Amino acid sequence: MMAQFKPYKSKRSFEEISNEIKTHIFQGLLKPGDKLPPETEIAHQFNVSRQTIREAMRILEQCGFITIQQGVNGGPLIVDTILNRLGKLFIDIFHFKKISPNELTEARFDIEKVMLHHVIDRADDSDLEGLTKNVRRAKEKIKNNKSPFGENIAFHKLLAGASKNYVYVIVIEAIMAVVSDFHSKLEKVNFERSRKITKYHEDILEAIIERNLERSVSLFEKLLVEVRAVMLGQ
Amino acid sequence: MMAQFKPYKSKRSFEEISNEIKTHIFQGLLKPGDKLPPETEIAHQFNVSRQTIREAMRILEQCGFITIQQGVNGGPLIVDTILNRLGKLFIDIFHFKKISPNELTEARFDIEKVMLHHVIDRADDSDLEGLTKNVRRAKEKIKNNKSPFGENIAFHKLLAGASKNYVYVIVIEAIMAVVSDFHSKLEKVNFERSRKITKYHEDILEAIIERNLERSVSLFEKLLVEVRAVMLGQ
DNA sequence: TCACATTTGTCCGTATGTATC
DNA sequence: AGATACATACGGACAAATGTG
Repeated sequence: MMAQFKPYKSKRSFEEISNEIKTHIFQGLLKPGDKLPPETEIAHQFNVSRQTIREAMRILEQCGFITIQQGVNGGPLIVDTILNRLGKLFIDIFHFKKISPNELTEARFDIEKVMLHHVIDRADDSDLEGLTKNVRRAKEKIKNNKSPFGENIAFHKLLAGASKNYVYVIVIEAIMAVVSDFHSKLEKVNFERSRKITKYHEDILEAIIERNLERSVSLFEKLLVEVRAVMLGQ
Repeated sequence: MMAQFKPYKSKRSFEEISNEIKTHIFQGLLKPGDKLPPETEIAHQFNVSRQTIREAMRILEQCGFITIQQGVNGGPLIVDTILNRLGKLFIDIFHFKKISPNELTEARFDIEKVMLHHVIDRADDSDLEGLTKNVRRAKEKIKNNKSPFGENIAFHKLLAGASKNYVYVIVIEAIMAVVSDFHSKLEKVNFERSRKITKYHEDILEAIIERNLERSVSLFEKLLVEVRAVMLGQ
């Protein structure tokens, strides 16, 4: 049987238009910070109706390439919130597929532990400084009896950056979005556990500064125990 | 300074409507295979205009929750193409962030190697059967002088399934989408390398059946060399 | 503070294309 | 082949938001 050539699906103008604009972004002709003309103007340029443009905007918005503001000087603005969108999609997937906290935690730490190899090899002074500041801020929050949750999440994103492999940045960003979403639905957050987690972060950072892979991985194992408990609401 | 409370952004009806429908899907009130009423009917039910519904549909489409068909008995259909959408978004990210094939390959094999631990532990007969069939199909294609590329990609997705951790399924699905996209833009595919890759897959499968972690990981290292070469267009 | 201009958000009516029966 | 049902697309209108003078 011959290959079936599908009609490339897109007979839909709004799809072609959103793809066109995407291409412009990929080629750097449109950069974050640039403004698109108002809907009516875009519609005029593409010679389509405003409705068609609006549907194209919905797609670009959903991809994280534009935000839209009303009013004078408003209109579509090119932005880079694509990792944000990825996080949202991950959250959707986890809801839809009903993935357990245990699965998430297992895979997360698996991945972070192999990532740690690269961090130990490649973290530079700027990375270490960022991590140090992160831990300091977390400890201050604890002193003030506030939850260091935001900082604890950020710690792992900073680690991903220090791996110098952007794929890890993407994957960890997505996973951490799910972790955050999960936590936001927990009734109580055990403060003592949060304190312990920050303490482990401090120790892990120390091990990284010493370029001590073995110790950092072993500390990660201990961290895993705490995080797993938190994820189970204990 | 007091905390700034943003107006939760969504005063936009199409957003609220798409969220409403999403919630129905998450709660299982709408399942893949179910059909939504036509636009006019949905518009009537929500008491909004058709344009508003159309924009909500664009969002749901982009999330991978619905497809839309024209014609009699057409309309919005609940589907589960969310992993597909994730792959597309990953491809966008890789284009946008201009991530190198080397980064992708490094992280990919890091992750697959730790995943392999779980595969060795947890793969059941059905998994092994699926993998066996996959390798058989790939070898047949090679015999017929066809590229086994599709099967080679599928091999890794099957491995992810055999890890019994759905997080790996998601991550590998996303990564493989990027790999496929990358390959589709390569001019020539070195047939000899494809043959070697399939051969390694066969050996890896054998090692998994023997529950031989060490051997399977070491074979993965060799596979990495071949894949890296392909990714560099060599 | 108060208009005013700009731009998105939303509505209605209508016409056209497309797939199914 | 023709009728039906649905999405796609157009044009015009008004409301709501937002920055400017």
